[in-house]
Amino acid sequence: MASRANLSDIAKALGVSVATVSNAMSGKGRVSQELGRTIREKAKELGYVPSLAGRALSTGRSHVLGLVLADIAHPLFPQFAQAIEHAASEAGYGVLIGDSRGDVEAQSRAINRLIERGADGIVVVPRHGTRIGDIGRPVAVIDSPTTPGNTVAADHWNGGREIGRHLLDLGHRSVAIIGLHSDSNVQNDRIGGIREAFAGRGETRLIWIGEMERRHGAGCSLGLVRLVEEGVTAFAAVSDLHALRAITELQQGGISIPGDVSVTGFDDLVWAGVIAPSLTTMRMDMERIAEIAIADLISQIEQDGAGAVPHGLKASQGQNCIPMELIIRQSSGPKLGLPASDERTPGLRGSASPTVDQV
Amino acid sequence: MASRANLSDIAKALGVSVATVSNAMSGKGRVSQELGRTIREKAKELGYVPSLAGRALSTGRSHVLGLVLADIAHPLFPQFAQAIEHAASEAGYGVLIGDSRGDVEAQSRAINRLIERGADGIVVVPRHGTRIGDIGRPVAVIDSPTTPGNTVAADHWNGGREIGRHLLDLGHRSVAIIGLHSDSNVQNDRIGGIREAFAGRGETRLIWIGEMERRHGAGCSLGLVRLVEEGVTAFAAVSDLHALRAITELQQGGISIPGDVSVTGFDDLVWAGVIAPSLTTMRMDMERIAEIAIADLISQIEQDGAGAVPHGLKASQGQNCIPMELIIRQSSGPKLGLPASDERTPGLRGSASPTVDQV
DNA sequence: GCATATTGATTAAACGTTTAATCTGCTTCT
DNA sequence: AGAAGCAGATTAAACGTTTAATCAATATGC
Repeated sequence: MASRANLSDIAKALGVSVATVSNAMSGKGRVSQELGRTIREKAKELGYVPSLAGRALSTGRSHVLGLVLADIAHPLFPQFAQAIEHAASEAGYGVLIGDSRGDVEAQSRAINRLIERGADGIVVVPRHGTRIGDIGRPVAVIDSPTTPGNTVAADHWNGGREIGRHLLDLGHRSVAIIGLHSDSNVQNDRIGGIREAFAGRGETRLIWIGEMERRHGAGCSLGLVRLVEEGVTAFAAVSDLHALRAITELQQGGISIPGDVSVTGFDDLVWAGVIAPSLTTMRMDMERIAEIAIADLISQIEQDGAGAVPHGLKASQGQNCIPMELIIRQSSGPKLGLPASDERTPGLRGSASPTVDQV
Repeated sequence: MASRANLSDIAKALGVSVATVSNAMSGKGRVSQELGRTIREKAKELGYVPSLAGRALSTGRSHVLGLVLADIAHPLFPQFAQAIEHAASEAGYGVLIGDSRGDVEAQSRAINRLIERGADGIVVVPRHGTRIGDIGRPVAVIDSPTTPGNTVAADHWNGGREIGRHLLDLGHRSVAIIGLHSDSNVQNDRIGGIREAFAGRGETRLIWIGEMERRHGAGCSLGLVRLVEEGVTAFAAVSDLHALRAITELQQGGISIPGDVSVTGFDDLVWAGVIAPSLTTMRMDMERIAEIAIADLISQIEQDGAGAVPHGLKASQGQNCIPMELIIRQSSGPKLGLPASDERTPGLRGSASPTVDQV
């Protein structure tokens, strides 16, 4: 097996020209049924695998996409990477990863590296507070639906609203929302949704972990026990990561979950189902998000040159806001002292069709 | 800006041949200092970026490596990906990701896809219980030092021993080790190390989560409170994931950590530092592991063809076992009822130089 | 002063694919 | 029967790089 068979090997073996073989394989030119079959058989026999490099050089398309996450170390990265890789692979594309190590300015460097490597397009999940400028090549941005230039994203706002409704449903009237950075579009959407649900029905207060840590050091106590004493009965974190922090801090403080207070998260990270109590959370439909992002990217790539569509206007406008799914587990329960199914907020149930894990 | 400048653009602009430009850029052939500088200046001026496709076609090297993790959704994946990407990028390589969705058989399919995509070599973190056969191209396997064919890995065994010593140091004499699958080399190494440390100094018992879940369903209680009643004072999980499960289950059961019992993990996952209590754990030196894996891979790639080194025997034999680092946080403390610094196991301290997080 | 290295450059082929343009027989129409 | 059309193939150029082989001119050795 001297390296790999190529088109000309097949051509030589059959006494035809390379062009004919190429046409037969791609089904593009004019080749007789008969000869076409013969060629494809021979190709399989010789174990022919097209050279991506040759094709790339000839067509100017590498059939490789770049994936840039602001911070590759983010616990959500695996889900993203898996979904994107799958969608891209289905479409015949490979996925090259780029890392910016959380650094704002390194983000664009990472993007550039990928472009220099020949990526036909880039999927970006930008760092909070940054925007992606024109990089001269197709981009799909996954941030939040309210972000200008966003391609596709989960409906974080509605997700927040469903979490809010879920807690209201359980009788909670005072919730503390836990966020990290106030410049994250995603977090602000989620928070906005929760607040909208609570508007006129209960009170919300807001905790920014980032700010607290700047004052009291990383890993500091969030003072949640104190909040419980002040009457807060539910904590809605904008990420499972913060929900986890809340749960452990509360448990350590002797507060029972969901007996005394409820805690909810966002994202359904891998461990959400196995902690005690397992975490009620809101899950993005990564598969669909990835599919749409990739589809958009590919349509941009293929139009490119011919269509001359201005990069600002996206093809698949409108269907870019993907519903989230409420996953009810053990960490959320009826407000303390509430009769089993009483005082529920009427008319709110039913908008979501939540998944309930068996325990 | 009509697409991108290439070698012949530069050549034309300067009235020299493409070959000379190529030589000047790569510093390989014979070019005068003078002309070399001129060419490089012109290249910069025109914003020249070499075409990887052209180069790949000519040299037969894509300068792309594949990264295959058994399960891309594993929480350790971000760390791996980040480290590998960094090391590869430093060496001038891009990283293509492949996913096998945890499926055993899909693992080899993923590897093949990457090879067909032209990856010059593959980094594999195999699924527990699988081995990587000869795939006809350079591979670096990151599993455990005791795995045959392994290229580089953390010293899981010694890591286990240090965890064991740490717990012994704190006065614990009865530890429950928590693992997931009994066919994981990594886990078995870690467990072996812990047991070695405890041999003759205390008793260990073993819990396989995988087995329990097969019997009682996913997310079931591990019955840890019961073990505490039986006299276990410390839990050593072989992954932070399981440590987290243990901590929350114990906390929910009203057991104080580290007051009543200690809990330790492995891997230092992102959230290990921010839960309450923060988690004492053992960290791999991903940077070094990645560096060595990449270096090994590249040396294989470059020897290939010339050296004709049998793929089984690795170049960098010996230095492939990277020490782990003990990170002492809040979740481990002296055994209940033990005077502050008494009854410590003598002669054990000092073998490790642990990092202690400030709180 | 003539053969020989050495330096600095050029030429040309090669990598594997795609694709527009061309060529050769055949069929079909008038 | 001659022109036109068409199916089925081939030719040849192009993509951008690398690299072995070659060549001209200058420096070195005796």
